[in-house]
Amino acid sequence: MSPRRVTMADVARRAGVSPTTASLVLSGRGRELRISQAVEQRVLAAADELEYRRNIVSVGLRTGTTRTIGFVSDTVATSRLAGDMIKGALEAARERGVMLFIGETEGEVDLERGLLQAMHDRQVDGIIFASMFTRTLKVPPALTSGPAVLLNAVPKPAAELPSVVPDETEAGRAAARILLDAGHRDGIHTIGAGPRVRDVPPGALAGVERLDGIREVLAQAKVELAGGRVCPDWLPEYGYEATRHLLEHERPRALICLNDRIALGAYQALDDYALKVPTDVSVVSFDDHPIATWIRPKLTTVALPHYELGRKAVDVLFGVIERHRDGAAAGRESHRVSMPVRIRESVATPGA
Amino acid sequence: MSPRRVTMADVARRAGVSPTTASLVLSGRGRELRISQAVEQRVLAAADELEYRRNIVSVGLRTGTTRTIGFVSDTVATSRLAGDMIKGALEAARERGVMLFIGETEGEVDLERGLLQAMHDRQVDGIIFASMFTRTLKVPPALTSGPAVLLNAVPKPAAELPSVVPDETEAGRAAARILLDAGHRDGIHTIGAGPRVRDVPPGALAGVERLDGIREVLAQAKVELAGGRVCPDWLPEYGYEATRHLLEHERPRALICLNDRIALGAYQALDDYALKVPTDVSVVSFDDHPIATWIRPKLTTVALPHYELGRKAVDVLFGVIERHRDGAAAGRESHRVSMPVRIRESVATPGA
DNA sequence: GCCGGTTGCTAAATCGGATTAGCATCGTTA
DNA sequence: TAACGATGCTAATCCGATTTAGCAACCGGC
Repeated sequence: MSPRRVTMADVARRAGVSPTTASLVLSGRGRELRISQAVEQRVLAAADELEYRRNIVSVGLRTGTTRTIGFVSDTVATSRLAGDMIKGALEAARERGVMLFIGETEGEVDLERGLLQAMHDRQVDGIIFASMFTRTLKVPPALTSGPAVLLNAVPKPAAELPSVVPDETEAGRAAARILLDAGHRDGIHTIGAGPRVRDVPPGALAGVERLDGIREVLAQAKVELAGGRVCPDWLPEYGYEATRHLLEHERPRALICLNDRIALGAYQALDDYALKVPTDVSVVSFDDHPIATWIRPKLTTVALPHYELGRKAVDVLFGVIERHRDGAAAGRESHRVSMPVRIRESVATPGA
Repeated sequence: MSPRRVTMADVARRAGVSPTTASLVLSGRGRELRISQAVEQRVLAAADELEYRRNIVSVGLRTGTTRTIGFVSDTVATSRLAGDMIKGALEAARERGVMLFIGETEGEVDLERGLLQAMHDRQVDGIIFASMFTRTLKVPPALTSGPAVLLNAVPKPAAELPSVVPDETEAGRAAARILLDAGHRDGIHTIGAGPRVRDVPPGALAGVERLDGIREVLAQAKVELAGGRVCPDWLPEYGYEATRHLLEHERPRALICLNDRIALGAYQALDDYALKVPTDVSVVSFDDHPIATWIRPKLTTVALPHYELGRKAVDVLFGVIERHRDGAAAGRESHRVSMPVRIRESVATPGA
């Protein structure tokens, strides 16, 4: 069957030294502990010839560090968007020689606790606790027993945990500026939330902050939102209905859709009324979902930087891990990742 | 800081027994090794009070099994489709009390080798090696040193490895039957591949098999494909172009798009020619990408069972692991997972 | 020639469990 | 009553590394 793995003892034997010496050399502490060049070379050569690889399980037992982190989310794996979040985390982890456990809680407390325990049972060095959409969440107790970071979520007041979140407010500002820069002043409607700050689907922190940013920039330019429609969920069908309702009453000049799937619905409704994007109506949106480039005309949108969020979470987590090693506690800093604008074809200067 | 974890020694001390006894009881072998009821209860109670949890790293070192499996793919996280594959694997793993490592190779051999090594260094019990789209692949040597399963891919002849793949041929048959059942006989075109079996984008096993199934069923009904167009890649823009080219020359009655993104492009092209789906042209497709329910009319498609594929891969892997424990080698059986039909609104009986 | 300080390496303990071999104690049986 | 098997538990070893303490050998100085 599969031949036994090469152990450090094998390497030591081959190099004619003690396991201690082999360990010293292979862990790079040979210099420091006065192992001669000659012996060091012999050990290295032996390790090389035998294709020795450290057994991380063993190291984990002895030192307590497994070069492994956990990535727990409510349902990240499912959503294409969040896939990039994992991808970013994965690459940042790889660069540090760390492996990633993943798990989904489906929002169930029992699963959540079980997962966190299972990860701690495997001595993970830290945990990234991610949410699929930006929101405020209650930090599970099992998360506080080791280094951890919140991703795409901020902790309820009680908890002391760093977090990494997209800069949604700035994204809102950017979306509004796109329309202002194109010359829009009137007939600007929001679809998905608004027009008032409290008109958002429940739990959607992103909605609140995007709207905040939008209103801030418009206010500065002395422009007022012509209206807005809340959607119970940010899906194409609701975007479609909201936009149809709007079109029954007025003729907007620009739509700020709260995400791309809503924008898809809006496109369909505009098409029903034979209104052309962007000549008749400009559309800006958020997320940069893949469909943004598939629909025609291609959608101008402010991208959720999922990949960057994932990377950043790993970076921040390693900061926490280091401080933890030194006996320091983690703060509750919130790291904001900026959301890049993707200018495409759905915005134009309003006609006369 | 974080209080030291409770160890078995703590439990033993509290119960007033030796660590050996505690281990016996806690690993469920107390009965078998004649530990009295009374002592068993004491140990169990002590473990309960102290909230003892086994340190899996330690168990892993001693027994060589870590209750952990690896999920390696070329680029799963990126594709929304594959997210469900991970989700299925994740749930099946959870049901068995096993954790999942994930990693992406980006198709690079170096990364791939590094990842597989990193997983073996952590003593994974087995590895699922997944591909984003169904294809034939060369099995990396590092994969053969322990239990492994190919997911959404079949091994090149040389390798002995079980695989789990969607039943693409049957899916092709199903797609053809949908059209036949609706009464279509003439003007059936394929978009993305075909009309001949060898007309497929390179490496796309799915294309070959889908086409195979389509042609088989049509042939049985004595119906011939009116034509087909290959697309260099299965993306909306190519589907759009291929369909436009087709429409320049003929007026098809039904389109079999080789996947949903191509179908999206086809919808757009049909729209350009003011052809209505399904009254003028019926459309069937493959994959059941989320967009299939977003476009209007909703797309009838044969779904890639990603979730089931993920689950199945874990099941098969555990079979291999068990056989491996018993000293048996794994075969190269190919497990086919059936692709369910999603009847929606894009197929109708052809008008006169 | 003895002492103190380097230099270069190794023995042994440790991490947290699993496992094997074995040691008392008790009840039977011849 | 001595031998024997069953019963109930524990000592000791092992998994594969890291780490602490310590041991020889050699060097120079007085």
